[in-house]
This record gives sequence, C-alpha cells and structure tokens, in this order.
Amino acid sequence: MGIPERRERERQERRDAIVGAASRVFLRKGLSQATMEDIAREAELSKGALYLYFKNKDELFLNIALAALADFDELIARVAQSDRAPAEKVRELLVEYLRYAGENQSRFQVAMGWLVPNYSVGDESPLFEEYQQAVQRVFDASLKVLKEAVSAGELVLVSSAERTWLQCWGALFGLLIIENSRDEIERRIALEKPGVEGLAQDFIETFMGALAPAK
Amino acid sequence: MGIPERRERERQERRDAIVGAASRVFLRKGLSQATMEDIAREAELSKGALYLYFKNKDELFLNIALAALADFDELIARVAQSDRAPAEKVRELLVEYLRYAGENQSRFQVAMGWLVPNYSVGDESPLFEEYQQAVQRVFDASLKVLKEAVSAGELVLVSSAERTWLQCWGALFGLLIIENSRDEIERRIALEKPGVEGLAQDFIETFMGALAPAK
Amino acid sequence: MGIPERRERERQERRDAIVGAASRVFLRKGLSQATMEDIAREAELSKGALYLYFKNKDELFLNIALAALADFDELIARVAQSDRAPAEKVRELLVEYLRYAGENQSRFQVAMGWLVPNYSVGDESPLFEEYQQAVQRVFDASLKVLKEAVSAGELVLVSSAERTWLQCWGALFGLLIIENSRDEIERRIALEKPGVEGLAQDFIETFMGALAPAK
Amino acid sequence: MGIPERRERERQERRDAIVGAASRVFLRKGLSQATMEDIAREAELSKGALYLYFKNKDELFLNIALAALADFDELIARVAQSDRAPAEKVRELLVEYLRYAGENQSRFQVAMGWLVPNYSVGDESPLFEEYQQAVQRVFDASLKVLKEAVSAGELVLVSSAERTWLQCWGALFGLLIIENSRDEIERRIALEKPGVEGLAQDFIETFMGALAPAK
DNA sequence: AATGAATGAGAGTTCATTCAT
DNA sequence: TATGAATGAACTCTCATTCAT
Repeated sequence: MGIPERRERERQERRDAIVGAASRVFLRKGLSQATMEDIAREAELSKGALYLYFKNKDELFLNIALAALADFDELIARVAQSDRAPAEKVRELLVEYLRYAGENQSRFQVAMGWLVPNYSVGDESPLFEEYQQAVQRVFDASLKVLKEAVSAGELVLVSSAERTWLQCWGALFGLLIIENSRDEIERRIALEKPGVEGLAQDFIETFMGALAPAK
Repeated sequence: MGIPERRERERQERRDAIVGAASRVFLRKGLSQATMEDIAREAELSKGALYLYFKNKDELFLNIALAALADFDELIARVAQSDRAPAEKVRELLVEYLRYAGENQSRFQVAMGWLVPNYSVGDESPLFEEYQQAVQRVFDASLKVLKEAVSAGELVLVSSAERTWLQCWGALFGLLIIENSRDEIERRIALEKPGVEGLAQDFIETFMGALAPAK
Repeated sequence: MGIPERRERERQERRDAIVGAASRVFLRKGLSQATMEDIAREAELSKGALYLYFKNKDELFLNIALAALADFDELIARVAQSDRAPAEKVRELLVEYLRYAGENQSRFQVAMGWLVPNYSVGDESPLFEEYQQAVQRVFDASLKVLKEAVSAGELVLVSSAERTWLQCWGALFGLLIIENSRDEIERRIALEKPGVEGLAQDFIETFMGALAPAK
Repeated sequence: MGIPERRERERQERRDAIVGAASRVFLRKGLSQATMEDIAREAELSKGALYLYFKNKDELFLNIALAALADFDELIARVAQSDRAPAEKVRELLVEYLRYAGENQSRFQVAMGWLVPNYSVGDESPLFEEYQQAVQRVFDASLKVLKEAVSAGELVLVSSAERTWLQCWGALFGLLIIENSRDEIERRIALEKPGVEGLAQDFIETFMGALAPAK
C-alpha cells in the first residue's frame, strides 16, 4: 500500500469517473452532439484533462462501449453456468439484460447506440477492432444459450436460432429506446399510466410464450 | 391558373424537392452530421437557396417529419375506411406501416428519429408544437383501429390497448432500426443469410398471432 | 466578359492575395509559428475564408512554394535560351536568382525554408509530391546550365558539377538568410555600413572568379 | 568540499544534462515544435523538474545558445593564443569552427538558429541581452584573428575585414545548414554520392585560396 | 429567385506552465 | 528535490447562417 499503488488507484478512479460522466453526456446528447467541453464539465475537470486519460473522443466512446460489453460477457457467462433448465436460462438472460440496461442506462445506450446512424465511430482507432470482436463474442455467447434450449427440446423455433435471436434483440432494443425516451414521448403523446414503463419486461413473456412448445 | 398560381406551385415543388434531398442526407449521415452543404448538393441547389425555403436547419428537419406524419394520416385513414374486418385492418395497418417505412426509409427514419437522443431538435421552433400534435394525432388514429378490433371481439389483449400498441410499435421500431442498420451490423457480426432482412415483417405475424383469440 | 469570368478573375485575385499575405506571415514568423488567424488578419479576411481557397495550412504553404518554384522554372528557361556565352549564362542565372530573391523575399524564403528543421511540412498532402518534383526539376535545369559552360571549356571545376553547384547554392542560401536577417543581426552585432547588404551579390564574383580558367 | 558544494555541483550537472537533452530535441524538431514533454523524456526527468532549473522554454533555449557561445569564446581564445602564423590561425579558426559544428550539431544549430525566422525567441527575457553581448563578443574576437593576418600582410582582402568575415561566416552557415538538412534534401533531390557531406570543409579551401596574396 | 463568398462561433486537440503531494 | 495531474489558452479546422450581387 505504497504511494504508487495509491496513485494507480486514484488514476483508475478518475478514469472511471470520466467514463461515467461521458456516458451520461452521450446518453443525453448523442455521440456527435456531446462536446468534450460538456463531458469535462460533467466530470468537473478541464477539457485538457480528458486527454490525459483517453487519446481522443472516439477512444473515450469505445472505452465506454467496451466496458458495457465486458459486463455483458460476465453476465452471459454467469447465466450460462447457472444450474437452471436451458429454457430458464434464456429467460434469465433476457431478464438480466434488461436489468443491466435499466441500472446502467447510459452505458447501455452508448454501447448499443451505434445502431443509430450518427452514432457511428470512425474505424481508424485500434480499439475499433477490439470492439467489433466484443460485439461478435457477446452475440455468439448469448446465441449459444438459446441454441442449447432448442437442442434440449425446451423451445421450438419457427425460423433459425440466429434470426429468432435477432428478432428478440431488435424488439427489446426498440422497447428499451422507448422506455428511455419517456420524456420525449410524453412531450408528444398523452399516455395513461404506467406509460412506457416495463414494456420490454412484458415483451419477454410474449417472446418466451411464443417459443414454448405446445404441450 | 394564372401566373401567381404557377409561381406558388413551383415554389411548393421546390420545397418538396428540398425535403426529399434533405431526408436522404439525414438518413445517410444523421441529423447532426448532415451539413447544409450536403443537402444543397443533393438538392442541386446552392446553400443560400435552402434558406429561401426553410428558416433554418431545425425547421427543415421538422418539415420532413411533418411530411411523413401527414403521409401516415392518410395511410391510416385509408386503412380505417377500407371494408375489411376490424382485425384485418390492424394487420393491414402494420403491413402498410412497414411498406411505407421500406419505401420511404429516409423520411420514415427522420420522422421517428426523435426517439433517439442525438436526433433531438430544439423545441424553440414554432413548428415544434405542430409536430407534437401530429405525433399525437397519428398515434390516436392508429390506436383507434386497434380498439375497434378489440371491441368487435376479434382480438384479445392481455393489457390495455394503449400499452399493447406501444409494445407493438416499439418492437417494430427496433426491428426497423436494425434492418436499416444492416451495414453497421455487418461490420460487427457475421450473420448467415438473409441477415436482418424482413425481421419486422416476421414480427407482425408473431404479434397478430399472440392477439388472436383461442378458437 | 460575362459574370462567370469576372467571378473567376476575382477568385484568382483573392487567392493571390492570400498567398501574398501568407508568405509575408510565414516569412515573419516561420511556418509553425504563423497561425491561420495571423494570415487571415494580414489578408483582411476571416479565418474561415482561407479554407475556401486552400484545403489546409500545409496546402497553403505548398502553394506558395510551388508558385516560387514555377517562377524559377521560367527564370531558368529564360536564361538558358538567351544568346549569351555559356559561362555568362551561369553568372546571369545567379544574378537573376538573387534579383528574384530580393524582389520576392517572402515567397523565396518560404520556398527555401524547408531546409530549416521546423519548417518541414507533412508529406501526406498530394501536393507534396508535386513540390518534390518541382524542386528536383529546378535543380536539374539550373545544373544543366552550369554543365554546358563546363563542356564548352569556359569554366573549370575542381569537383563534380553537382557538388560545385550545391556549394554555390548553399553559400548563397546562407548569405541570403543573413541579408534577410538584417534586423536580427543588427540587434546583436554592431556593423559598419553597408552592413549585410549585397553580401550574396559579392559572392557571385568570388565564385565565378574561382571557376574561370587560368588564361 | 562540504555538502553545499556537492549540492551545487550536482545542480550544475543536472542543468547541463537538461541543456544537452534540450539541444538534441531542438535539433531534431526545431524550437517551436519541440515540446517540454519531449525534452523531459530525453532528459529522463519529469516535465515539472525542468522548471526547477529553467524559468521557461525561452530561457532554456537561451541557455543552450549561451553555452555554445561560451564554447566559441574558448575555442577562439585557444586558436588566438596558439603559436601559428597569423594566416594559419584564420584557417585553424574556420576548421575548428566546423569541427565544433560537426561534433555539437544540436548545440550549434540552436545557437545559430536565431538567423532563421521561426527560431526567434521573445526578447523579454533578461538573458536575452547577455545573449546579444555574447554574439557580439564572439564575432569581434574572431574578426580580430582575421585582422591580424591582414596586418601581417599574409592575407589580402578586396573589401573590409568585417564584410569579408561576414561573407565567410554566411557562406559556411548556409553550407552547414545544408549538410545538416541532408534528410530533407534527399527527400527532394536525387544526388550522387557523397551528397552534401563536406561541403563546408571544401569551402574553407576556396575561401583561404581567394585571400592568399599572389606570390 | 438564386448564388456562393464570407463570417464567426465553436468543435477537437495540444502544450507551456503551475501546483499539490 | 521531484513528480505528474491539472489547467487554460491557443491552435487548426468546420459549418450554420448571412448578404452583396
């Protein structure tokens, strides 16, 4: 517990603080509208200080995305190794996914934000490839959970596992966007309570119901 | 059909051409990264000319969204007035919605883009209120179609019509985003054919199936 | 003499004005110390306007250098085609070179400035190759004039033509720098009149004298 | 030899090490493009430590120049006090000058760099006057060596001693720049071997030859 | 009505300098 | 004495908007 250790720990804390500040700002404004000035202010630092921790704006973004994807890796592994029945694992995976998205709104949205045109990042960064691989890895690992439930005969698909999974993921993605856009939506549509809350959660039931084999 | 009429007609045509050009550019680049220069070039006009037709970039954006919403008004009315069975109207509505989204990708994405943080526009524009009202109008009109099918006993819902409709709309929204982000996805995930195509289309069947009453 | 012609002419004039302003600033401050702001102010324009005429700072610099090198091309061709005796052409070339350097101090210094470490320009610009080739062309063309005088037996060299030429060029380069640095030098050394004026001119006589064959 | 003495000695050694590191960096990158970070890394120190020894970047620069000028003082004195013939002292001085320039490329370039616009330093520093005086002193001392050779009748000048000396110095300056810019030159001109090497050396012979009286 | 040159605020990024430790 | 994190001013470059023609 010497000085270098404390330095290193503080450095890591500061990095994390920046990542947190940046994801909040990215969530609020979107990648291209968020300025380094905004992020610095949110992190209560000077603009220049950001560059002591991240090479540039793209790498800051990619680090956030990678952090979320690393969390997914872990989440998926935890579910896969649990001792539930295969079909239960699928449900558990979806539930955990939503829980994570709810608890880490900003990080989650940033990680998934590339689906929207102007989020896209230049691919020159050396981190970009790492990021691509992480997306693939997460997709594959979660797909594997579904496939095992199918192999076990616990779920029945109408199309390929990949396509089914994409459909589920895409629908949840849309529903999460809507849940997260509550303010924007309420500025436009008057809704009865409970409004948009829990939409994605409900979808899981629909989805699992549709895959359960007729008894 | 005097000269002022022709003038006015030509002015409107030019406005439409700009709206078309702008939505293509917004689709390609996203709202904040599309420049007025880009739009002018796409419209084969000078930058300055854009300002003769639209007060600023925000109003240009809002006009696109309003154009799409006007198309929806028409589309919904057409379906509502058709002589199909109520439940069929719901299916028809969804199919038409997707068809429109496919045929007018750019206009559609722009109109729906406000759900995503970085698309959001300042709300100072006088057009903004008009836009809000249009969203509400479209939502209500389409919701009415669903409610009629429920009243007719042709569809059975587990939760409120509003909520069901939001769920359907949100899921389709996510799936359309994914279909439209094919390139970005393929940069990250290797997929077997047919990739992301038709995901939303398939979802309609799932959705309608879930609502059909047990016979 | 229509409007487009006038536009084009004005555009070219503006370009030239910027080139002039930029070379004055580059001369005063050096490439890396001169800011686009400085240049804009000198040209009585806004910063942004510079970018309407030149892609970036490097290309602005390279355009100046290329303009000077084009002048050299012409100058050398004019001397080479004159009907003087070969050795006289060499002297003429040097005299003209100095005259040009005197009359276009800033442009000349900028074109030659790359010999000094921090003038150096990134070599990514497509203009850079053109620039390299122009330097080579000027060097070769002027060297040819010297070689002809040698072939004609009018001059006698102790080492290779290339090396002799480099020596002459290098010495003149140093002397011109000193002449152009009069202010800096006078801040440091008290000199009798005429100070540093005409140093390079005098050197030509020394140089030509050293090459003339003993009779 | 108490503790304070050792302290002082160590401090001076550290200063010298920084001066050495800085001149290497200045040589590589030029004054304005060398960063304090670069210098600190080269000196294997932290950025902050540089400021314990030098007030700011300008003073660091001036210290390098002063160090070189002090070396020149010594060099000139050594030559002046040797027991050679006066004309030989002149040659010796030039040879030693080149030797020093070759062996201390970086220090030399920095000391002489003020002749080139972009090296120039603000003249607010209190060291600036000292620097000016040192330049004058070196120039006068070396000029005296030339004058003695002339008085002794061993050299014959066509113009004033001062002017002759400036001419020699300027030409050598140009040639040394060229020798030191080998890389930049080779990026632009294809030269036969030996390229630019020894150009200045050769010039000394030409120069001395031109001053030797006809026997 | 239309142009496109011009503006100027503000973006990302760098770096000399300061300062708590 | 030495560190290196932090600052903030200055840099290059972009772009929505204006305006003379």
